Amino acid sequence: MLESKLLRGNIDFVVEQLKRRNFSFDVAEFNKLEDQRKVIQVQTQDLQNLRNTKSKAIGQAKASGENIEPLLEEVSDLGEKLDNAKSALNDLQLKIDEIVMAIPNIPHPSVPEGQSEDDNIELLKWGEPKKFDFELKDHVDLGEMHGIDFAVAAKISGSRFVVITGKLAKLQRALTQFMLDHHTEVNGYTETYVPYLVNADSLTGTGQLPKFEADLFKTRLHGEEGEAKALYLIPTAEVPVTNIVRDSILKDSELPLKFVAHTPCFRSEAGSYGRDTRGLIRQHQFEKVELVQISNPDNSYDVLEELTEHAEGILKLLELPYRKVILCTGDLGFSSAKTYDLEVWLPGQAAYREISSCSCFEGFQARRMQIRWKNPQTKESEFLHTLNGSGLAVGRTLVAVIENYQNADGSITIPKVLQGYMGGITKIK
RNA sequence: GGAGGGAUGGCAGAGCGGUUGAAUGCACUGGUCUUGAAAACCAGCAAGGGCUAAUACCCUUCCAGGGUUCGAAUCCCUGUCCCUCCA
Repeated sequence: MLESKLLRGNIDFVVEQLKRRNFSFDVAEFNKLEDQRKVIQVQTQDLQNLRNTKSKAIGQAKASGENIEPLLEEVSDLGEKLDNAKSALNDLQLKIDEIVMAIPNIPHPSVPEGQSEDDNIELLKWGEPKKFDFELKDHVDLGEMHGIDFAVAAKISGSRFVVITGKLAKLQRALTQFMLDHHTEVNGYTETYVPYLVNADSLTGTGQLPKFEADLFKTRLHGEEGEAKALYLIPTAEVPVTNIVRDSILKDSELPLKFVAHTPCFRSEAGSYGRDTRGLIRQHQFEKVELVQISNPDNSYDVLEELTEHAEGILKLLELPYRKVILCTGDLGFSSAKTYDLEVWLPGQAAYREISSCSCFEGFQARRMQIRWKNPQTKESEFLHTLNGSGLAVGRTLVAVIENYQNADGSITIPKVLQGYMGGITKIK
């Protein structure tokens, strides 16, 4: 949600900025609705004022024992007028909200112009992709040798699910543990356990609803009808974690809040038929360790750099080659003002693939969620900035480890930092 | 499964249907006092919105949504969450 001040006072700027990310909306219609809203809101409030004053007068008259009949006469048709005005205002407000909630965030000035992911700009490369002197396998072939089973998962659930058994299952757990330990012990995040089913308000807060419901798994309680009961499986821990502070006013001394959470993530992957059908890259259910920070608005872009480095730190410790990319305006997510993607080298695909996405949302989510702080300078309640990033996507990290650490005999070497989590073994044979 | 009790400002906690947006305490902010601090005393202190050059003023909000009423924190209904008891 953009600032209403901006929408009302500087709509041309908004339109121009949104054009950068290929989003256009009907300014004339919006302005028309806004103008109507003003008029009707003033009318409604005047009527409410009238009712309040009259009612008070009746109260006073009654207290002093006067006849209140004539006064009652005066307000006889007020109720109906007020109801009409209120419902007109309400209809208008719903229409305006619908438009406003569908407007994406404005890109930060430092975000490069572009149409699609092809226009994203590589900022740096770290590590050298390893040369293999034998015929490479991808994680699917290697995984089948060590306990990854897509066929069984298809029987249990369907496509885009997986069953992992044995050492690789443990390796995934080791990766998770390692990431959580590192972020809590070294980077100062607070480990957080959260619900995996969330209500519509939470998803509206972070921006997945109302626009992207098709990307989500929606549940309903057995025998229950109606939207109010619907819960959704989380597409990322960002949703429950950021919503921890929904509707709160934080103290300056509490900031920044730094949460790390490991959760499964559930995505319908509607619209991605045929993409990444092989392997673990694109699943309906996958594990992720998520970093979330709630920051003072003044230094949120420093926080974005820091948070991205925290994610990069995991890749470095795992000695996985990666590159850092800044998303162009056309590829930026709906709620984000600026996003860095980290892409890990996958020898099986001979390509860099996204393993972390780190974003600053500025006040976009905070306004939807009413996340505020008392600014000690202004003494006002002001919106905070929210940020998050994967630290990392565990399923994809497992893929990266399997492929980058493979040996000629099909065995997989355990990265040094994980050996302690794997009972000291150095290889999965 | 059934029966009760509760939800009020940052926190605790009052609140006969009528100047109650809400007593009081704590916390917080400013001031007096003090060499400084504490204590004491005085004052201030909810959020969102409208209108405005800005004050002023106005509207909304006492869990949520409906209802009764000229008027609802207060009465009624539904829901959510918390607590107690019974089977």
